Amino acid sequence: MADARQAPYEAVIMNRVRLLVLNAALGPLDYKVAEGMQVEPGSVVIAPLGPRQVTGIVWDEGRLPGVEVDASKLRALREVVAVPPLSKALRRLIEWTADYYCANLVSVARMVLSSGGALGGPTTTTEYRLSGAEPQGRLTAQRKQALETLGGAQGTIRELASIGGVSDGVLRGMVGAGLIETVSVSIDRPYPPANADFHQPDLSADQMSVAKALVDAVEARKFEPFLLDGVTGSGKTETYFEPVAQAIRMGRQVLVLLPEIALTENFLTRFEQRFGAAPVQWHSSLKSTERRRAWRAIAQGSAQVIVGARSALFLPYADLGLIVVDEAHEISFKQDDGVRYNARDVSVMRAHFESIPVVLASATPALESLHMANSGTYTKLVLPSRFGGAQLPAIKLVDLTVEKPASGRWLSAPLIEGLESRLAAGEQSLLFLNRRGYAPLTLCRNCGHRFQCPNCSAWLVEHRLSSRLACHHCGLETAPPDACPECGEGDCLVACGPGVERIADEVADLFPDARVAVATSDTLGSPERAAEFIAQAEARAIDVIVGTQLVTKGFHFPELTLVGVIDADLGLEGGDLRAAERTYQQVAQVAGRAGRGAKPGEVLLQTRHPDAPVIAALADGDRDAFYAAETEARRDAGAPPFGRWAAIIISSEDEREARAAAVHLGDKRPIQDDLYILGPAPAPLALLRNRYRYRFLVNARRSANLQATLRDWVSDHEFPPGVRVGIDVDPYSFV
DNA sequence: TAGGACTCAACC
DNA sequence: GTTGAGTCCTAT
Repeated sequence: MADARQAPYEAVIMNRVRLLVLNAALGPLDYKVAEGMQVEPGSVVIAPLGPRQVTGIVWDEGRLPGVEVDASKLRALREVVAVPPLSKALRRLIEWTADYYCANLVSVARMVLSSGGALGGPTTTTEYRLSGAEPQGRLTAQRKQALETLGGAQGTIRELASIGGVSDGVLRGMVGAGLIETVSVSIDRPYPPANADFHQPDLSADQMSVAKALVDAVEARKFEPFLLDGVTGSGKTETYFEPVAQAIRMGRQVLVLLPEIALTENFLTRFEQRFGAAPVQWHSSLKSTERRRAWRAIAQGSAQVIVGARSALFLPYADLGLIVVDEAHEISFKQDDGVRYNARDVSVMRAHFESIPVVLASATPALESLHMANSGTYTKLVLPSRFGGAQLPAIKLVDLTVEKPASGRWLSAPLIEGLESRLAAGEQSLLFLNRRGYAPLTLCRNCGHRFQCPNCSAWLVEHRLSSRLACHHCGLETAPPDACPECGEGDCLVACGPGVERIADEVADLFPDARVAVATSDTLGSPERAAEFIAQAEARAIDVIVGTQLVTKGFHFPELTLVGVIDADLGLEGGDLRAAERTYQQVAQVAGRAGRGAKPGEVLLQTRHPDAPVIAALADGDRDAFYAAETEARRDAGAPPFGRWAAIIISSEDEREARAAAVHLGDKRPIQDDLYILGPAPAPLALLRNRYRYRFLVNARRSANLQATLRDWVSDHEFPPGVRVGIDVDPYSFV
């Protein structure tokens, strides 16, 4: 059947339809179509359900399971929602995602529509601006300031407050006094257009040849996956902007997926320089009116380039011409709650269904991606050198068993010397430690009591900047107690181990005049604060940045010449199957922050295992050796890309109920030659958010039909109401 | 005997 | 998921 989008004039007569009803427990239900109502597969409709109304999507005939209900029982659809029908490509993507990740079709379809009431809600929003009225009587200083600074600005109260440098209370008072007037604005007002030829970039020969291959692929309008493998600082972004420009010229849409949308200041700036306008942003912290505006512009085709976090992948693009996944190796593309999908892999499938090219860009590609490129499934494009002749930094190991930091300290002598010389030269340094807070464990010096989260099997992490003890798993926060809850001894808390705040303290202690900034999700949580941090760093108002994995991504500080990795071994603990790869990627990425300008960079890697293969490969700068060794390890373990993993998590608030359900499921495990099932065992995080968790790990050969087997196994059994069973295909988190 | 707490099946 | 019907029980 032809997609309605390609044949808009062909009337689709359907008098009976099967709906995907957006209620997780319901799924497919049949309805009749009222006389004169126009629906087609993909139409979003409102249907009566008992005494209620529900939203549903008209699905293709014969593609949803269910028994044929007698025509006399059918009720008529109530109305068709005024949004474009979901395209055939998107419907196939929804089906594929649900099937591959063993997820509920409805949950996947929800990700397309759940955009904060994109379907209904008001079509206008209220903005504010100066009314121009003469102030009556005496003006307060704040009101005077607002009148002087706001000029012709128009926006929400909060936006105006930040422009005017006054509180929103002042502005609300001015609304009451008639000094500020309200304006009703349509939320569907268009986004400023991106101009493909706004600024012609200056590309190297390597960049130009890569760009040409990608531009050609966009023009060809067919599916082609690319791995853009370019070292840190090689100018990947500028290179993939060329196919983006081509898609804009062709009037098609582009999706750029980024791992952390809150930290995309640098990307937005570069985008605006190249295209003369900001892209349309999509992420979870969009306000509901902005979300609705973006959703409609995307569905109706007026949004040209959309930059978003993984959830942007399921939006109903009217005419997608290209997908770019930047930093494609990042594990944050894997969603770990709800539908557990990997946006990197689903991107490739979306490109397949849309018949368009997809670019996975990374300096440290995932082994799976590299394998696909080497086997010819993906087209590999390489940017082997840094842009503008900058050199990759040298990586030196500091053996912590030899260069022991002082007791209660974590900086070794060589690292301290490195910091000292950078401070003397007026250059910047970056210290990397992937641990938020002050210390990962707090205990009582008197009785040894360890502060643990009551809801999770995890320590509470001390955060001194906010004076809180926090659980990083469930979000619980408490004030640190004055006395030990176990033995009652006062003032007895001891911090164990380092976090970034503690490292920052150590630096401040060693170099009292140094300007130290902590960069974590706690301190740079919002786009505004991230932008402020970047501005300060660029203005050289910061000497030493102490940060978590957040700082490994995308930052470009030309004056940064030293990177210190506090504990290169940290990621190797815990037995995660991707531990070595993740360590390699993190260190290589953070090392890539050094020496991006004219001055060469240096990287010091503190480690207790200088001979570990990952560490040695990093020190030698021998990426190929690392990938080769890791490939063999994966082959031996039957791990991806040679085999596949899945996890099944059984959880309940009742420990015995969870265990009983897990044991029962274990008794009925499928026996197959190409499937190995480990468990059930208590999950590494045996208690999470007050739920006890048991886990199976399933390792499958490529020949196994993993998903079908798992679905049959799990759906064969009735679980008590309090028990939740979740399947995680291709898991990244092994907790 | 009215009303609350609870279970359960249907919803097309 | 939500709803209404049905059941059982208790307070008057």
